[in-house]
Amino acid sequence: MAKMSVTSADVARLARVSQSAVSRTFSPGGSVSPKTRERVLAAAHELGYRPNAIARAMISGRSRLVALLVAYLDNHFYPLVLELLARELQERGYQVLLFMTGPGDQDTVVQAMLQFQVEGIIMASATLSSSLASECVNTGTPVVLLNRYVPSSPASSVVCDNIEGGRQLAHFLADGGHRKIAFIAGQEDSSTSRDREAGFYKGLAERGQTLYRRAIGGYTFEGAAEAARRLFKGKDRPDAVFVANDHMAFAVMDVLRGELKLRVPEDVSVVGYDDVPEAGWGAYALTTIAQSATDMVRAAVDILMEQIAQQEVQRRSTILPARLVVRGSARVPKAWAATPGAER
Amino acid sequence: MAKMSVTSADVARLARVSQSAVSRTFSPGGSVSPKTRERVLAAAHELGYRPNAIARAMISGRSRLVALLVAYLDNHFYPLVLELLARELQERGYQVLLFMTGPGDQDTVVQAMLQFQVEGIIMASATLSSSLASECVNTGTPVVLLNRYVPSSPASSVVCDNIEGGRQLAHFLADGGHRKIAFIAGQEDSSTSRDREAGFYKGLAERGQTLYRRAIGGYTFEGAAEAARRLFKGKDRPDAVFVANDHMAFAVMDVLRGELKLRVPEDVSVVGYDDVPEAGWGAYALTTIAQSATDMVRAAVDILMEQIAQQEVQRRSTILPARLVVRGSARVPKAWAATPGAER
DNA sequence: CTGAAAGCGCTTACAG
DNA sequence: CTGAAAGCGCTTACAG
Repeated sequence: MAKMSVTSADVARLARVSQSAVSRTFSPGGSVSPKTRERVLAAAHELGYRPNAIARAMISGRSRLVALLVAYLDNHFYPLVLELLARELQERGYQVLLFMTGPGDQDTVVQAMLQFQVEGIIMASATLSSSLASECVNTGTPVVLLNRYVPSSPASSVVCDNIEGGRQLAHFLADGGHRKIAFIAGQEDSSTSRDREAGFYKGLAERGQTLYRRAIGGYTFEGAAEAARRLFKGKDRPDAVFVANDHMAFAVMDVLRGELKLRVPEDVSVVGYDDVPEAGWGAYALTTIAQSATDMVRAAVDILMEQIAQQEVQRRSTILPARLVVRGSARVPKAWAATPGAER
Repeated sequence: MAKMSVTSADVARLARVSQSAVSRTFSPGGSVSPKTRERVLAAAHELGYRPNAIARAMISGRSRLVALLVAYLDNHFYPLVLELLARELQERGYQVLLFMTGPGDQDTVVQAMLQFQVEGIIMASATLSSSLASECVNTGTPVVLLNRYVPSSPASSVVCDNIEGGRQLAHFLADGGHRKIAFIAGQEDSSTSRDREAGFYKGLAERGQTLYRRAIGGYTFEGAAEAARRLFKGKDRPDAVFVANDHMAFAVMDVLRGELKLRVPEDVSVVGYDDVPEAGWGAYALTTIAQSATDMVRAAVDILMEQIAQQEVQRRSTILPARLVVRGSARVPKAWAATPGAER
C-alpha cells in the first residue's frame, strides 16, 4: 500500500506554486499571502501531505528530540516522573526518545542519543559517569539529572532537600519517644540515599541521639526485605526504622507484619521517603516525606530549555522543599497530635 | 564551546580518503580495505566523529524509530510493559519515541509520530480509533495494540486469553463455595474488561450460577473504591468479588478492610487480574490471573518487526495463555487445597 | 510576497 | 576497493 510519501514538491506542483511556498506555509513564521497559503493547504490536504520532521531536523540543525534515560521503573516514583516528563516535553514541542539503561550499557546508550542529535538529556533513575556527562556537554548537549547529582560533573540537577527531609524524619521519630532508631539505606553510591542519611543523623544529634542500627537495602524490594530481617532479628530490636525510600519501606512493613508478627506502629514505627501513590494506600498508610514529582519535572525541563536556548551549557541546580506527610505507620509525637493526620 | 559537529567530510580530509570511504567504514556491509578502514577509524577517533543518525535516516528512508503510545502509568502493569518494550526494541537496534496521550490529543500525537517517520507504532494503555489506525497503516506504518484490540481496525494486537482467565476465576470462586459473586468492571469500552467479564459469566454459568451484582470502576483507584462502597453497602453484601484488574483490586481491598472492617478472605474473597508485582506483596497477597508481560512484549515486537520487514501491513493477532495464581485473598476450594499456594 | 538555488550530512549506484 | 556524483526532503538567505 502506497508507501510513497508525498513531499513538498508534490504539493507545490499541484498547487502551482514553488516548493519554497509550500515550506513557508508549514513554517511558523513563513511569509505567504493568504491566497497562496489557501492553495497550498488545499493541495496538501488532497494529497495527504505531512512535513517530514527528519528532513526538517536535518536542515535546521534542531532535532526537537530530548533523550530520557531511565534505569528501572519498579520504584513507582519513576513511572510518575516519566509520565509527567513526557507530557511536559510534548507540550513544549519536543519529542521524547526513551532509553532504558542497564549496568553496563551506559556508553552505548549515550552514543545512540548523541547520534540522534538530541538537544538535551534528562536522566531519572540513572546517573552518568562524569566522563560521559562531559562528552555530552562537549558536544553542546545539556544534561539534567533528576533526583540525584554528581558533584564533579558538568550535569545540572534537580533534587529534593533530602538533608532537610531526613532531619525532619529524625525529629519526628525522636519526638515520638523512640530510642532505638534504625536506618535502611538505598545504594551507598546514591547521592539521594546519602543525603537523606546525613540529614537523619543530624536530626538525631539535635535530639541527643545516635543511630541504633543500619543496613543496606540497595533500592530493591528483596534487598530491603532481607535488610529488615537482619535488622530485626534477635532481642534488642529497633523500635523505629527510617527506610530510604517508600518502595523499600513497603517490603520492610511486609516483613515486619507478615513474618515477624510485629505491629506497626505499636511495636515498630516505619517511615519512608518519596510519598509515592501506594504510600497513601490503606494497607500501608506510610508516614513519609513528599517530594513533588510535578515540581521536580517542571524544574528539570525549565533548566533544560534554558540551556538549549543559550548555547553555553552551564551547570545549574535546583533544590526543592521536603514536606512531611503524617499517616499511620509511625507513632505521632504528642506535640504533633493536635493536628492528627495533618501534613506539615 | 565546540558545538560544531564533525562530519564525515572532516574525517575524510584528515584521513586523506573520500567521504564515501568514511561512510562505508561506518556502514555494516561497506567494502573498505583494512588499511583504509584503519586510517578512517583513527581520524574519526581523533576528531570525535559520530555518524549523524538523522542524516542516515533521511537518505536511507529508514528512521529506526518506533513510537510507543501510552495513556497512563498508574496501573503498574504498564510501566513494566514499557520497560520491557524499550529494552527489547533497543536490543533490536530501534530507538523508542515515547508519547503520552490524553483523552483528546490522539490525532495530534499520531500526526507527530508520522511526521517523524516512525517505522512502527506500539500502543500499550491506549487505543487508536479505527480511522486513525487506518491512516497509519495507509502510510505503511504498522500498528500493534498491546493488551487490547479493536475488531474493525487494521491494527494488529497481542492479548492474554482474557475469556479463559475470567472463566477460571469464576470456577475458582464458585468451587470455593461462594454464592453471591460480584464483578467490578474497568471501562465499558475496553475489550479487555469486556472479555474478562464474558469469560467470568461463562464460568459462572458452567457452575450453575449467575452474577450477583455489578459495578464499574473505570480502571482508576478512586473509581474502584467508590464501586466497592456501592457494591458492599446494605445487608446482603456479596461474598466474593472479581475486580477486572489488580490495580483496582487493591483499592477494593483497602475499602473492604479499612472502611467496612471486613476480613479478606474470611468475610469476602477478592480476586484480580494481571499479577502485577504488588499482587505478591504481603499486605495484599492477591489471588489473580498472571499474564506474562515478557511474553506479550516479545509477541508485540515480533509482529512489528515482521510487518516492518515485509512491505505489506496485514493484521495479525496473538493470544497468550492465562494462568491462575493462588494467594491468600480468596478462599481456596477444597479440591484445590491439596497444593496450597501453588500456581496452576 | 515569491521563486530559484544552495546546502544540511549522509548512502548508494556507477565507473574505474 | 575506491572516488565523484546524485539525491533524500526540507529551510533559508538572496534577488526580484
